Amino acid sequence: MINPHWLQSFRALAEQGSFTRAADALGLTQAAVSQHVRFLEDQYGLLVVRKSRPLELTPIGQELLCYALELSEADARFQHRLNLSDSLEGEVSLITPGSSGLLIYPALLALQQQHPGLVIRHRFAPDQEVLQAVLNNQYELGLLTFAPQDKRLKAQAIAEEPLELVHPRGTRVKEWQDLVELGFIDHPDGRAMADKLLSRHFPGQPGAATLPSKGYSNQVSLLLEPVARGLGFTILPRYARQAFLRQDEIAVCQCQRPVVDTLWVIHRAEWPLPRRCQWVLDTMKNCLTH
Amino acid sequence: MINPHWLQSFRALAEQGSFTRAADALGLTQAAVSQHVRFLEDQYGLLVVRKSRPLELTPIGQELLCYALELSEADARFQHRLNLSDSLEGEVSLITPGSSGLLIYPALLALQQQHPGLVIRHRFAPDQEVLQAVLNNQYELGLLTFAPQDKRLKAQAIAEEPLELVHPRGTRVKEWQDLVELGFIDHPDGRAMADKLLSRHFPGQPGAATLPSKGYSNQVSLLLEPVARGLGFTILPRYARQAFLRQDEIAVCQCQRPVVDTLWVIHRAEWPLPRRCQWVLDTMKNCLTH
DNA sequence: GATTGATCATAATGATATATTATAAAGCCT
DNA sequence: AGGCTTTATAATATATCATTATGATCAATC
Repeated sequence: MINPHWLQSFRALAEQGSFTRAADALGLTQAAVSQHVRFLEDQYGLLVVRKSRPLELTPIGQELLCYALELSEADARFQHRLNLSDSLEGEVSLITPGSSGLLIYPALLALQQQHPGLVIRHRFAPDQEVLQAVLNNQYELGLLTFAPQDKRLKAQAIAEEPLELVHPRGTRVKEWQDLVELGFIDHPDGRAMADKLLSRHFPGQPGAATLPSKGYSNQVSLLLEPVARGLGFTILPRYARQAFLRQDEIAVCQCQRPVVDTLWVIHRAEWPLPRRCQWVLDTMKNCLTH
Repeated sequence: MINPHWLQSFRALAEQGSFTRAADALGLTQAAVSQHVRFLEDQYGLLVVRKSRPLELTPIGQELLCYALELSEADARFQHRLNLSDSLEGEVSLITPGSSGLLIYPALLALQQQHPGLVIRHRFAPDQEVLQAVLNNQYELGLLTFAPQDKRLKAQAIAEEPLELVHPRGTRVKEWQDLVELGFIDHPDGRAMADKLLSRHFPGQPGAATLPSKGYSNQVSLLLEPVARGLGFTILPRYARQAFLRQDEIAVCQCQRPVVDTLWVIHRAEWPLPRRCQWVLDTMKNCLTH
């Protein structure tokens, strides 16, 4: 790669049309500019015709100038991207489980409306995928229902989501047998949530894995549809249940001690978050705790 | 602009995934690479996560790598253009008077057919415009009917073109009065050529400026049309006259001593011609002298 | 056609930046 | 914990760069 000092001197020379003025413009001595240009000419051949005034570039000189301009454009682009990463403008990428995702979704939209320069890329995915995506740098922020062990991740609890057993209105879920008869409407994090809640309520019974499956969806918003139609029960966070429209067709099992999942925001620990990410994180925190 | 040594080290680091191997790849010591990356990090913040192996780039590190790649692309383009200017591929620009232009035109086309990579940009224009265009770097090569004075131009004679007085078949041009009655069909270099030839043949008479004009065209190939139709006489190089189809409708005044214009190739003197230009020039020379 | 003023080139020197060696620290594996 | 590999740091030698001083060239002017 060409010595940037020399190139800068050459550019100034081309722009100012004189060694002396180029030197002044750069805060160098004329001798320095003269040397720089000579070094370049040693390598590429004659660049500048000195006889004519204002100075004239040879064809090779023009190519070199063109190259120099390309470089400073690339430079400007880089600088711009740097500034972006330190401003509230630009993209924030976020990956969350469906349930809590639904909860914060309106808040994020409001945020975007307030700051037109801000773009939020939001993907819904089960816990394991959230974990991987953040580790692989595909998403900057992630929401998890458990605290990750990985040292490369920084996690902070930002909310609690009570788990609920939802069954069709009119059915009863007192005994383990009731659940077996109803059947389980599964979702990506379904078995994990079921294990957590059911082990508390039906201590002696086998795990959720033994429950017959009556359906599956990775769209949380669609999950209560089969429940409302009496096809089975499911277990999901309260936030997800509250988002369902026809509350009168479902029922929530009133448990004695609530089972609460903690929600964690995660991001890569090794480098500081871009300012706009930190800001979105803070906003989410506020939104979920109040 | 970013120090290119540091950037190069960073690029090697990103590619090799290790300080030691990056250093080996660059022929430096590991300490040097370590320093370089630290300098960059002093300026831009953390670039590389050292804990994980292979090494991982932070988001800023990725931006920087992207920038580094842009630079080396620009570099490659520049190198390519340099090589082009020293090869037979690429564009040769040529500006010539109409008459001699017609003469060499077929030769140039043949040249292009032989070398598909060669592109010839050829413009027809009167002497003064040729001069200016070459001086302004708009064309690399020019043909002139006189030797230019300008020191910025290098000129070499490559051919002679005899001037001819062409009049309609059946008319006679013995006396000055005959010319006045016929009238002059003018063209961009017409008056200059007329002065040259007529001052030889009609020494006592006033200059060509006093001849009545009967037409004008800057298309040399069209110039003899009005002459053939008896509208007047003209003065042009023999090459141009020979290209006319209906020779039986025109007549050439048989002069005792031929007036010969010398044709000069010109190009900027201050820098060496690109190789392909030199080659086209040599070809033209051959074509015009044989 | 010498003289003056302006511009650019060159050489020598001092200042700055860079690469290397040597060594310490950290991380990883058994 | 000990040995191995990898990275960081400090000190020193080297290379690069900018400056000053001076010489050369060219054009304008008297």
